[in-house]
Amino acid sequence: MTTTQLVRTAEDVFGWTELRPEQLCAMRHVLDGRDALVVMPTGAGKSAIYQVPAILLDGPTVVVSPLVALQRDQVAALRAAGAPAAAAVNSARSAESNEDAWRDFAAGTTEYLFLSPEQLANPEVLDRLDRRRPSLFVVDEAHCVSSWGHDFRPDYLRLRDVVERLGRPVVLALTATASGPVRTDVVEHLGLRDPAVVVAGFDRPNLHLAVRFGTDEDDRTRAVTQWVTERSGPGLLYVATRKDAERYATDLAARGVRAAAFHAGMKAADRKQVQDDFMADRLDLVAATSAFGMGIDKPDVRFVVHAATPGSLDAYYQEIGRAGRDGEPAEVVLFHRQEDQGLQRFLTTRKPDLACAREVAGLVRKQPGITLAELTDRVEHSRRKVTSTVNLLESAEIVRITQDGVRYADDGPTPAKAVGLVEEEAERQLHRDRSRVEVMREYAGTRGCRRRFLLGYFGQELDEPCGHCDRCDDGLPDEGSADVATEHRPDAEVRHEMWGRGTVVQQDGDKLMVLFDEVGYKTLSLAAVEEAGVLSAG
DNA sequence: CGATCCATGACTACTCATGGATCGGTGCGGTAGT
Repeated sequence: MTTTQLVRTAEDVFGWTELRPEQLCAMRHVLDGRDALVVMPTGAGKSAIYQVPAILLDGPTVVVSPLVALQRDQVAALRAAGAPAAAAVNSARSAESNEDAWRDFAAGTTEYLFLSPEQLANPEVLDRLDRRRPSLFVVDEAHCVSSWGHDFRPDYLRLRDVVERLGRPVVLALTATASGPVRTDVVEHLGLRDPAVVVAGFDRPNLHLAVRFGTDEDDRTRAVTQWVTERSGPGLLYVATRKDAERYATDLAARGVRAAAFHAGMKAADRKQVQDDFMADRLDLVAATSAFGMGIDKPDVRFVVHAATPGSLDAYYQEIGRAGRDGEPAEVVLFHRQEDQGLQRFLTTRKPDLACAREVAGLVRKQPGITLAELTDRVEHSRRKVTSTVNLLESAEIVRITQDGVRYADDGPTPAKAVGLVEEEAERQLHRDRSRVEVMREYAGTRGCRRRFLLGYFGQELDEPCGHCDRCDDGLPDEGSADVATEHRPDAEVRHEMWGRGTVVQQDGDKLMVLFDEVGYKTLSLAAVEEAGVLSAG
């Protein structure tokens, strides 16, 4: 299969006369039968990477997409482009139209089929897919594997089994944001084999980055309100709670800003209205929780303000990335308060259901090869609970999931002891999540260039301060990257007396950020590291 | 963990301080009821 064929198909079918080098590179890998992880900003043509090769490969393409609305948009876009047949199967459609879609799929006329991870948990769905042997398995918004799979939508962590079940088609994971650990998570949980990793530059030099510090909540609210009122938008205001979304929308509307709230507690019709109004410039501002954004591709968003600090730099980068997609200047401001950590700590607290874990472990031991569906029937818990319990048992290495169902690990402990191990594993996951909250605080508090910090976290080194953030505006002390010792370069392996093995993320002034396998992100004082010698080369 | 709400109590007629309880984000799918 040649590059010429790719280029010709892109032009003949979709009318694209030009493909970016990264797009072409990723497409080639897919055609060559190699798994790939592609990190590319929204609007840079991620979808093209599966849309074109899908046509050249025999067999249909399955696209896993987290939101029904996204599935709808993608199907509509493919139809509008006059591409081969595309369909989605989900709960928003009638049983009848889903059956129609399956009939077309079985007949071999469907090229692209869009499904949620939850659909893929249904054995019948898998049978239907398997009969047509898909050649390409695409996971869109693949960071969801990492951010949602561990608790919120556990079926994301079962996609690896789905891939096996379908006879291992080529797997292509697509996302707009992925720090090192998130990439590792995606690769591991999707079971990618020797994947090609294609990363398009994700620096957004037109975004001006700044952080403001509030003393108390009223103070911050006033500052945010004033800041927004002085701008004209279109802009986004991210908040932590639904109530805040409503409050800001009301307050700002009273001050003449065309503002509306957006959060998951609103009726679907109202949410759609707000989104449409924002896209059509009938709104200047949307005050939203994290519910707003996926699939939003508005080029002229002039600012993204956070009235509360999100739970991770990954989430933050995703949200600010919605500003200035047209390349024109845009402002990005985080109104930080130390107290935000309280909420984020709460939100990351998930207690594992140990009774459920014990019950499931017991059942698996008694009946090797039991399926997830059978487990769900046998216990008095929701499918979601059972799935996340199995996920936890798997990461604690108590059970294994194979094509022949769930099995107890060969030298696994007794179910009673397993509970303790599950608890420890949950604790480790909690530590990792919490350490990600800490990284946000480091970002807010950094004395160096913010862009350098941000990009450093995503594994991209910036040789010079960016000159386009509040720190640079204030006149940075010159702290070039030259004085970073080799053993503290990003990705260097280190070992800490207490925290064990870790990988250097980046040096920020006189501090060193390290990601430890067991305890997550930690920030160490360089002076202390050198004096006490707690850190050695790994 | 922190903000907020509400009941209670102190002390004095209106208000304020204190403490316990409660709440806080993201979506799928399927089902009940108009």
